[in-house]
Amino acid sequence: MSKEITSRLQDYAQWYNDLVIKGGLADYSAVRGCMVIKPYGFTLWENMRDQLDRMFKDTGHVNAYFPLFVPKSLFEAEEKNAEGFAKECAIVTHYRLKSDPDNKGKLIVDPEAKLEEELVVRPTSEAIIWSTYKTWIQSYRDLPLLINQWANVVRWEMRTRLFLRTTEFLWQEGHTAHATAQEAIEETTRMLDVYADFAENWMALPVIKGVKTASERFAGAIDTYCIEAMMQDGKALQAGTSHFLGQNFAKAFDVQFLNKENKQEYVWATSWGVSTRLIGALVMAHSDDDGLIIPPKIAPFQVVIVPIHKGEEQKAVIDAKVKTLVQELKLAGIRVKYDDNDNNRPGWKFAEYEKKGVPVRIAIGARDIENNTVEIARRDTKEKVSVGMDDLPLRIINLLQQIQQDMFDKAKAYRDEHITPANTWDEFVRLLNEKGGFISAHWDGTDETEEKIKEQTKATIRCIPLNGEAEEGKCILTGQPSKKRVLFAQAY
RNA sequence: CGGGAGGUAGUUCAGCCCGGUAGAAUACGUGGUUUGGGACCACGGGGUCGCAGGUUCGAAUCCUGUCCUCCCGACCA
Repeated sequence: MSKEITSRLQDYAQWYNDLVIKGGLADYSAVRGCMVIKPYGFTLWENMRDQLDRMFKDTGHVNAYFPLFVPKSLFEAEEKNAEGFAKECAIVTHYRLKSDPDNKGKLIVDPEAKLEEELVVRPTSEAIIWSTYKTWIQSYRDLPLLINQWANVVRWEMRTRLFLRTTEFLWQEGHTAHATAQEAIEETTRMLDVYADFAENWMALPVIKGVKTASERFAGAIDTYCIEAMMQDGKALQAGTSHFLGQNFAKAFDVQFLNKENKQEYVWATSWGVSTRLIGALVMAHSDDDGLIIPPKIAPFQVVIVPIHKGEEQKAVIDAKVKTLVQELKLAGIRVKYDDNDNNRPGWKFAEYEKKGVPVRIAIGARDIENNTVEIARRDTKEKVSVGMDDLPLRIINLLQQIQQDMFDKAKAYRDEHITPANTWDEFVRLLNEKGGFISAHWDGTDETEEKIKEQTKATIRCIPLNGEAEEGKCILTGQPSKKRVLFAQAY
């Protein structure tokens, strides 16, 4: 048991905070609701970002960058979108400070420097991007337009949590324009598939693909598709969204193209995004009371090597051996760190790297040199084995793959155990209180019922699963007929 | 915005009630002994006690004001 980390059982929220802070991912900052992403956390993000970026490019997208600021008049053009985000916008009203005449050394906002038109700090970029697309799109030959941007956005949330909900966060947002609704819908689901692929195969995070109900839909979208993940406390977390925007933004920004028949048509749009929130999902899905557990494919370090030696002579022998090993491992494409820092003893390092979630630890001491072995320890299972040094890279590659797979299987088993059908209201309430997780239940399809259920249980409809089968049933609350089960859960 | 906790060394905190030379642990630096699960000894550097007023011979401590952060809830990715 770690000396520093609160156990999940004792205080789940504190456990999460401890992991983020003490695992070295991020720090609180001087700015309310904003965090500093530390190098270890940022390397993790870079690894995730780089892989997602490859996947976007493999599906035909290119990157661009649009401004941080959105003139208010553009922001309000798409009414629903503007309304949805209005109450969480930061707004720039002035462009200059000046010395405070009454308070030496202090600055005040210069009232002379008020902007003619306020600038909204983007909470999302549809407005600025679609105002630009208007000038880029004339003909069906300009379509599809498949653009992604990596950016920061600001949403002035009332309550923030490290990674899960910060005032400023990093994300990517894809914004595409298409000639037909069909194409746009295909794009929407294609990107949902990319997200699910990434979550499952890179983050070892099993997700459920689904579509949001009207009340949970992105402001300005026709349909919002999502991937939903399950955390260890039985609460759901939305890990990514892909929106079919119809012609809403094209109409708001008057983006038309000439089709093959020489007729003007509004273009069809999608947008899709994932954010640094994924890191929160990763932390909460996999880690334990000793610290983070990071899946090998995206771990900043996949392997850490710790030397154990008595005296400088032994150290020199170990150093020489490790130097070769590191070279071999790097050549095999493994991200490896050799920690020969003399300040800390091996035991301290073991605990430290467990806290940081490094998937594999290799310990090498005099005993190993003598026997031509190393000790390999897995972070996820804590298993330790002593193995021969020969073929180490291959062995490590296989082990990393195994860990990646085992982490996914474990998370999936947990997730699957926490999808429970409920057929009566009593059962529904009892499951939510006693077990948590996703509750699969019938719903009559109305906003009112959804809202009532939320008021009474705090559970919301996370999604209507895409793979759900048609089934006649009765709404859990109203008894009205329903044709398909939906997934309820309390969510982050 | 409501409720709670808090701001003193890099970090975690004690000291405040009852005013009188700013402390501990840990981290850091140097030297030495160590190293198979969070080592130890010696010496050393480091703090305008969140900020601004006030009371007082004297304020980290008492009073007033103010700023900020974290946690819980309502809002949300």
